[in-house]
Amino acid sequence: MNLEQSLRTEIQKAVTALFNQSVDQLQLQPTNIEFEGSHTLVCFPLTKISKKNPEETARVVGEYLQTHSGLVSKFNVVKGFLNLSISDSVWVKVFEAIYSDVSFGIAKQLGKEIMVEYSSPNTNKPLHLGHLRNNFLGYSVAEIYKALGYTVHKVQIINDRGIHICKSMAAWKLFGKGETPESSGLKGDKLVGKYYVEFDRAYKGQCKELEAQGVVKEEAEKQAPIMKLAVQMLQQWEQKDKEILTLWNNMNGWVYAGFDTTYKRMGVDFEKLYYESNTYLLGKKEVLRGVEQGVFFKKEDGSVWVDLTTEGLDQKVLLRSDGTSVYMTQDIGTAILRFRDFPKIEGQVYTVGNEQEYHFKVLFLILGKLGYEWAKKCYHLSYGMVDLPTGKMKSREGTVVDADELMDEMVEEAAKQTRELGKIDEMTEQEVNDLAEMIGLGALKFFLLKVDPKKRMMFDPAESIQLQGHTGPFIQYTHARIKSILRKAESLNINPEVGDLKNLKSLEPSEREVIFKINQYTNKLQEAAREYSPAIVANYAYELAKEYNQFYQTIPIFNESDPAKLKFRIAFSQVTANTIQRAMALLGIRVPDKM
RNA sequence: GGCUUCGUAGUACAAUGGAUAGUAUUUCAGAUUCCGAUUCUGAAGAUGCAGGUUCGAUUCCUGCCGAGGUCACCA
Repeated sequence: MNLEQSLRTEIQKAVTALFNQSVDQLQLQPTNIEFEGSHTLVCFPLTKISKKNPEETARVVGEYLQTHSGLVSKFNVVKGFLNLSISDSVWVKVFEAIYSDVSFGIAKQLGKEIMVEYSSPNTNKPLHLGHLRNNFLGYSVAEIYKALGYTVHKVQIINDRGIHICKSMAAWKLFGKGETPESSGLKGDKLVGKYYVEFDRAYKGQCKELEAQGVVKEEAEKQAPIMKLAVQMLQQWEQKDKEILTLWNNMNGWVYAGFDTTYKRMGVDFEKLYYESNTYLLGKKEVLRGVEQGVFFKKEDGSVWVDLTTEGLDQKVLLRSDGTSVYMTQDIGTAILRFRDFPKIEGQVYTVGNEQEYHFKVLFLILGKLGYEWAKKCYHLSYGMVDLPTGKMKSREGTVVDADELMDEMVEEAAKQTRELGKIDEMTEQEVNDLAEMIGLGALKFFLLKVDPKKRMMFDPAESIQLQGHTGPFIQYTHARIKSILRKAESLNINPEVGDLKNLKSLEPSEREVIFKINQYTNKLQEAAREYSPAIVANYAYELAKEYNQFYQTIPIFNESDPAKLKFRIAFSQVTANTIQRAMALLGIRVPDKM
């Protein structure tokens, strides 16, 4: 049963009966803690049809509901707010419905498909803190849609082409002495990153040298031998030079292997990878088609442009005068290719930082101009930067937080605290390690996901590894504690069944609160999907755990002599643990049975 | 400068136009013969400034102040 829905219907009936008019919008909200009741009807908007003041309106609606509705047991009026108490028997029914539904929170397949793109890093640098937010967000949004019954395709685009990878290649060729991940023991992405840095250093030195010889800056930047080598390599790559292609394949292969290790640890996955080197040609073709159809135009120098001034934007270049493609070109190709590969998807979600908002606005407009209806269903899941207490992350200042290192630190700290406080006596070394991994990554993911994606956020490493308070481990701990209760119940042969709930007559306030929360789960999921915001799920899981802890603290479960109550509390604890586990799984966070 | 996002306790985050603005952390004061104290209870502490719309504004509108982002034949 859907309590919310039923209550709305009853209120509608009351309003119609009392005021001879129906109302389409009812403002129903959770009751503030300081007042009695669980649901509150805001009565100010009703005064228009009730022709009474807000308080009087609330009073008559309340009285009507109390006598005519089986749902409402009590009410009180504060100013224009009608606070309703739902009878315990109704709460028990709500719980019963959830308890007997083995697939609670798991929607039926809708037959709808969407695509979620996330990660999509550059191949010349290792993953950092910003990528963590990206990956966790994209993964979580995909999981949330899955939970609502969508078929979700997780993909990413790999920028494997272009001058940036050639820079690493040039430096490796000059200074690498044949170094490989195997020979150096370095992760592939770290190794390639090292040579990217190496390139930068050598390049700067050469520029300085040239400038000292009297070459002007702009000229020096072009003349520097290592840059010339990189540019030459790019040209050779485009001419499909065999040696260059081999080197390119090798170095990219190292990066991918390194990334795979990191993805695995993050717990994220992809159904299909798209490579820029495979999509930019399609993009080019589409742009030329656009010229033929007159939606784009060519300038005298041969460059191709789109005019978006009527849309309030400006003109954007789509092909350079030499005919080569730009970033936008390949994004056009990639989008189209994806809809060809997965014709049933109704839209795509692009998980990309907010510095590219303008880019995506333009991209979607262009796709629309090319006649693709689905352009309207493309969404840029734009998220804010992650700042450090010291300010922005800047590679130049060496303040970039490496993803692998951060995960190591989090897990290490979790291991330390687990050894101090954990109930790990009976665990094997392997189990303790797995637990630390679960807690460390849980802390990290929760920290990054609890904030509204759209907002810029602060990441304080010292604070993030705190395992108390508004954190993932707090929720994990609550789950472990419930599991402990369930183990005890089992050992005492307390096995509740749905039928047992019939004998339950009344509830404690803290029990009502928890049922109220559990009952919100589906709504929260829908809200999270609509807003593309895992933060809603994260905060929900936290609130649920908090409510349960209050119950836990005030009610000693096994002291209960009434078997109906005892069985209910075990069932109720089971459902809470399951709901916590499900919600956390949507965030990519595992929860332990013991910790 | 144009466009755009954001300013909430010391700090970090919440709040479909609704009540005395929630939570965490910090500080202080409490709770364990009882199921796991990484827990719970209590206290202290905030909407940048000035207007407007509204019965009601953290939320919508305008201006100002402050902080980001973006405006490449870069990605």
